Amino acid sequence: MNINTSEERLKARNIQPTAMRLRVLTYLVESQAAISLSDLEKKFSQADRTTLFRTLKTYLEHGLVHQINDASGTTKYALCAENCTCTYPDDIHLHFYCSSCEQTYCFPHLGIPEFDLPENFKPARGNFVITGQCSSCPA
Amino acid sequence: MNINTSEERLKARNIQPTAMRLRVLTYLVESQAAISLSDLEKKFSQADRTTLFRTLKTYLEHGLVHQINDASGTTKYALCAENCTCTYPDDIHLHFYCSSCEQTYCFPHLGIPEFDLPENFKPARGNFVITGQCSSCPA
DNA sequence: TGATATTTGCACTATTGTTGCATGGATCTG
DNA sequence: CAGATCCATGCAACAATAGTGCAAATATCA
Repeated sequence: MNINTSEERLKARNIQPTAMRLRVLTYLVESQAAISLSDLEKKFSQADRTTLFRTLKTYLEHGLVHQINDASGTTKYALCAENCTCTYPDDIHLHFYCSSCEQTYCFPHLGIPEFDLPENFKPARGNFVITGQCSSCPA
Repeated sequence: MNINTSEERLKARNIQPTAMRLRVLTYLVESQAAISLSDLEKKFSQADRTTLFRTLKTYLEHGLVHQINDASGTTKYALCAENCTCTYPDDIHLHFYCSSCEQTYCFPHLGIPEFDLPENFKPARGNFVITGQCSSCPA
């Protein structure tokens, strides 16, 4: 199955495709970087903050996006791959946070190795971010 | 050189060892887990929030502690090793955030591999956290 | 169509992170 | 030791982020 439209993409995750949700999803698709709630607020200034907040929460709960906690301190969100379950180690990848332009990139091709955790530590999810300077920012 | 007392530990990082800073450092040494600003507030309720905030900031700037952004969303801090410079990849290690008890553990023995970043992405620091359930929390 | 469930918007509240300024104590210099 | 200077602390704000309760609007279902 190949998901072409945003509407199908939401339905596949059991999320009702409302107008607002479709627009937020389109924005996520278009964005190269992970976005924060305040990014959404700026983009959709006509919409209510709460709606955007809950849209992201819904996406998160249904596994449409994953959450990234970078050095900026504010939570960011990025689209998951089609069949992603956001579980460590298989579905987790590396992120890069540029401290100059404050963009957060997804590197889906850079997976995470399996760490040898101490006994009885049960992993479920992962948050892996390298901070530095991205290729668009001058040294 | 072996740093025995908290006072020597602060001086080695060029931090004036005031009474408050010594007490915060002692608390950090005693804590097994990484702590947040609000943890400090609870522990030192007589002190001003700002002082505690700036104490952590000073520690961070002088490389005495490193910053961890886990899935809790709030920034946490943990003591660095003696000669740590907090730079990726050498001085970065894995952390574990327990979503049940909300404790954040340092695993200094679990280092971070060097990732093959895209061209002109210059790494400086790293934030690596696995979320799950710790050995103290029942399944 | 009417009943029901879900989504959205508004009004708050809480928490975290942060700054400016005044005070007080430590340190330095003559 | 006196005076000047520097730094740490405390107080009072403020800003941004995160989250909740409720009522109105909208969609869905029988």
